[in-house]
Amino acid sequence: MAVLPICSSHLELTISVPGFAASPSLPSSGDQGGSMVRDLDINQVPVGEDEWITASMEDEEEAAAPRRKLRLTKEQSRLLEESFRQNHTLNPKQKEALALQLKLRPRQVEVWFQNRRARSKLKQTEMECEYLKRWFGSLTEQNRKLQREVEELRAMKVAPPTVMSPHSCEPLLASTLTMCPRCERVTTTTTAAAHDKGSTKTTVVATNTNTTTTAAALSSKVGTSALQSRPSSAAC
DNA sequence: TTAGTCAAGTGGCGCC
DNA sequence: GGCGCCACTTGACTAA
Repeated sequence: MAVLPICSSHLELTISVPGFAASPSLPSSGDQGGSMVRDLDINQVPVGEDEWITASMEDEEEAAAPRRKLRLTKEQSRLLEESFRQNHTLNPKQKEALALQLKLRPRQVEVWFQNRRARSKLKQTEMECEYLKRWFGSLTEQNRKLQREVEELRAMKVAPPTVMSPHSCEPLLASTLTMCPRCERVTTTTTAAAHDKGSTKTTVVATNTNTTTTAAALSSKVGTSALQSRPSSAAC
């Protein structure tokens, strides 16, 4: 088999040989004694310890040979990861240098970086998905709470509670529960007894089902509550 | 046997 | 038009 210069168009094949131990001698010596597995590129010819020259195959071999998978060594992976941490992309010079250092072809380094970027992106997407799931859960819970509150307020309309005036300690008039037709907010208005001169007016505003999610989402973002007391004079 | 991993192939797209 | 990148796919390999 002729030893040719590195060529990107040659067929790339590797063989994992169980029991093959790295040695300065030819790997095809077939050391079956140990349990070591070393990845061999059948296009590469060893010329010394950890020195491999890429070679081309005969045409008929190329056509018939099955595709073999290259397994990067731990050291190669470590160096590639280290390089990736520094920079997620490589310029041609960096690629060439790294390939030389790792005794790989530039194309293999390039492919590794492409796949590594894809893995990073996938991981990021998975994390974002998890975050959104949790957020959805929290919003659902807030929605449930607010709906309960709306139900309670509706119930108050049916059976108005007795509210004591903070001024006179006497019972106040019945509360009224109204729904604003424009913004569909439920409004409870408690009007003080006529004799209670400093008439107290309390308004509780709750959003309806449709707007709760958005309001809760926004409020959780900005750290405020969707359920708030506002002066009765504040129109919707 | 099967699901998961990963190097490598392929085609499309944008940039210069 | 060549190049680099990306999304998608393929196929070898491994571990459960």
